[in-house]
Amino acid sequence: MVRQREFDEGKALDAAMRVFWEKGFEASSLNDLTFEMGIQRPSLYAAFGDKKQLFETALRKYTQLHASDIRSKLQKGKTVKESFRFLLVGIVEEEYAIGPSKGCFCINTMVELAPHDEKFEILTREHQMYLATIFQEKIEQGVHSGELAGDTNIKALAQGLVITLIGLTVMMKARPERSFADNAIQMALTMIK
Amino acid sequence: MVRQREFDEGKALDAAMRVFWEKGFEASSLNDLTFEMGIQRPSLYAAFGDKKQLFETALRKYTQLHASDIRSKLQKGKTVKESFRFLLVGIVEEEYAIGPSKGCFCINTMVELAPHDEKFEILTREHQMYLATIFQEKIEQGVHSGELAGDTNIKALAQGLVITLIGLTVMMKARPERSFADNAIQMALTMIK
DNA sequence: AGTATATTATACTAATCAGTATAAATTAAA
DNA sequence: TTTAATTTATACTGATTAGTATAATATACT
Repeated sequence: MVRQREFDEGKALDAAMRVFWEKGFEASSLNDLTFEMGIQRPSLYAAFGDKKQLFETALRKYTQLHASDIRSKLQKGKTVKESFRFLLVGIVEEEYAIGPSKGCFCINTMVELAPHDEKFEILTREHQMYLATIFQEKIEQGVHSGELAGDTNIKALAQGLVITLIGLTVMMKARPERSFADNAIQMALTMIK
Repeated sequence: MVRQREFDEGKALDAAMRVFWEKGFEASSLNDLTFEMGIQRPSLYAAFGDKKQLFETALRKYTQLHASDIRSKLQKGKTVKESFRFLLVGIVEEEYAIGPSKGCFCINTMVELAPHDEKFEILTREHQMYLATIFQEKIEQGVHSGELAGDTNIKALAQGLVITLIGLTVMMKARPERSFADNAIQMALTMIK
């Protein structure tokens, strides 16, 4: 055995993730990918398979990072309600920050590929359901601590908040006035009581 | 002057709208378009300009149809709350009906093009804002009739419901269990009181 | 009927696409 | 140092892309 791989597979995958995240599957060319990944075409195929396999690998990495990101962001509030407020406001502020927003790679994929490719329908659905369970755990904390009403429909509330998160993320791509996002968040938080 | 156009421009545009709606901008080829529109390539360019201009024309037509569709669907309930329930449940049921769902052409465009093309950022934002004003009018009816609380933040509620509509529409592309959608709708409707 | 004009259909362009064959370069083991 | 194995880089493939030039066709007006 000889000649170790010259490039860092993890970093190359991160670069591919960013390209697909920003441009989507169709609009990302192999030239875009190899350029950003800093590797040649045959190296890409040897390490990651074809374009769609690379996309899937990149998306799977994204969903893992995204889930843990959501998890940690939900720890930032003193109360459950405040935690969700921080999470949603954070989405909005990221989008108004410098540069064009990429939104959420998983949501982008739900729109572009899920309707035409069952594999991505399943992968994206399962990620959203996983986010719902993360939300659910947080809400349970609030119910047990007495912050939230004992008759709270925990699962329904979690799923409702996932829909809010998706809707807000997509709406931000059209860069609405700040008040639009703030109002929507304010109303969504009234679901928590 | 001579030789009238052989094809119906309106029907050709409808066909183009369906293609772009289903596949998005990048994944729709001129062969797809001319085939579905039933016209030849030069006829398309003569009548609608290039691919992007055709896309924009198709999207503008869609937003008009969509707005009036939403308007009429909001008339179906006895109360304001019931009207919004019907609207949201209708979205869900359309997606579970036969065939793969296309979702909303405008939302698809928000995800695919708005972040990279200011024209579509504006066009899609304005459509969502227009939907919010339609919602607002409906909510005002409820406040005036006494169905809804007098201190209802009408604009915020309307914008919150737009976010719910977007989130639900996108989530349906991943075909979640029916209960997911139903729960989310149930929670969203608690914003109306 | 003849002519001018607009719309068709065919066929082409140059560029780009995803994917691969080939060969040079590199390195660990013998 | 030689050999074998693996990854590089270059260059190519055939297909497809958006867009257009050309020529045939059809029609309203003179």
